[in-house]
Amino acid sequence: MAKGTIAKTVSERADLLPLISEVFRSHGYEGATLALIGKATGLGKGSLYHFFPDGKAQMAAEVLAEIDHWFEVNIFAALRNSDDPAQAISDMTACVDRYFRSGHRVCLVGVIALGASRDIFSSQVADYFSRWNDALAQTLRRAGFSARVARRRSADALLTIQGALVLARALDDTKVFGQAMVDMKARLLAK
Amino acid sequence: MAKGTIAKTVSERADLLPLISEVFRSHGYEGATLALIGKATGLGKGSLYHFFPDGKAQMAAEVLAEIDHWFEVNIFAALRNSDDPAQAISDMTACVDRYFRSGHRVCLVGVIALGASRDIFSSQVADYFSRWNDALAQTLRRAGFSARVARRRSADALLTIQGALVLARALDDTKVFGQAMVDMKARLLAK
DNA sequence: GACACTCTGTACCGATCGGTACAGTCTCCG
DNA sequence: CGGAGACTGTACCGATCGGTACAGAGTGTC
Repeated sequence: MAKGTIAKTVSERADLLPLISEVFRSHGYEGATLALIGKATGLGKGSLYHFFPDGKAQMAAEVLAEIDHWFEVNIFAALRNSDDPAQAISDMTACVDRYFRSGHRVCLVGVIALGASRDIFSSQVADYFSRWNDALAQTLRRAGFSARVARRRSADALLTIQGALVLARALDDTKVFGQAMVDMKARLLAK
Repeated sequence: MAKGTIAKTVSERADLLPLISEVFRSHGYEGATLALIGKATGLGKGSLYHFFPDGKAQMAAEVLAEIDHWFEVNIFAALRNSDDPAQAISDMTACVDRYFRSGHRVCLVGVIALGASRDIFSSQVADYFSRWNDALAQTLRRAGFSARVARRRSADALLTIQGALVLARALDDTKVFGQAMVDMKARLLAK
């Protein structure tokens, strides 16, 4: 370290991931530079590479894993375990709306899926969506729908969330997202 | 030019845009490097900057303008002029399916909307979606729906297309896109 | 107090970034 | 046939990219 500098307080790896996550979210994988990540975390490259020896790719992989874990705990599990399908779906909708801050925040998994970096993270991306899809379809089956209808409706819900995020950002109008969430919930349990 | 090299046949600006478009589509704005664009077009920087003196930003702006124009001519106009709403919507669906190659191809406007480059192109992005939204809502009004319902359904259709592209790519399953187009068409004219 | 180890910023690396300069070759028009 | 101007590749430019090396400072643990 250069003379006269003072070592900062020790950073917690767990505190880093959410900060790094936001950089990937708003700049994409290729647009998220180490300089940007350094600025967001307040850490130099030395510290960053101390925590993530494999660099940017490792950071992205761990951010994706953390997001996956958050959804597993807060959404997928509730979907699988609930014995009240209508309530579970209502809870999921509210949770998703909160997570994406009513459309102000973008889905990192979706962003990666659209970009060239999908090739690197394809299994993580596919896994996230298919586990969500399975859990939601399972809930719909419990609500009495056929396997076929359940899977069609759950895929429709997932794609509605992703599309609503794109359109809300494109039109700079978060009302689009809110309306889409209302419509989605209604469609999931219709008839 | 270096000695011994042979000047290529003159390139047409119009032939360039589709090639450049594909580079932006699959790498995003920040990921699309001049080297990639040069490789895709077979042109050196000299030629590229001859056609687009303002560089990468101009290329992206012109690609967006061309896409906008294509949709204007092939989709929006048909929506506005048709006197058979059901046929117009059916045509739109088929046209969209063809354009996005059943989900194999991604929407550049959507990709830009999600990325950091949205700030540069926000007006072009918003304009594209809101003109589509207006044209589709107009068709629905002609089909007898209230202004309120028409606008809600048209936004739903736009977001369904975008979401279906994201999910199809994430799951690497284009059946998701096809099913979404079927559902979208049915929802647009339901009841 | 001395050693081991973690965490830190920074100087530096080769490669590549977007962009400029320019000389050479083409085509067209007189 | 001779210049004008469009079009071309390439050598460069400074800046920044992701990544490495490393020495200094902090925090233990004997």
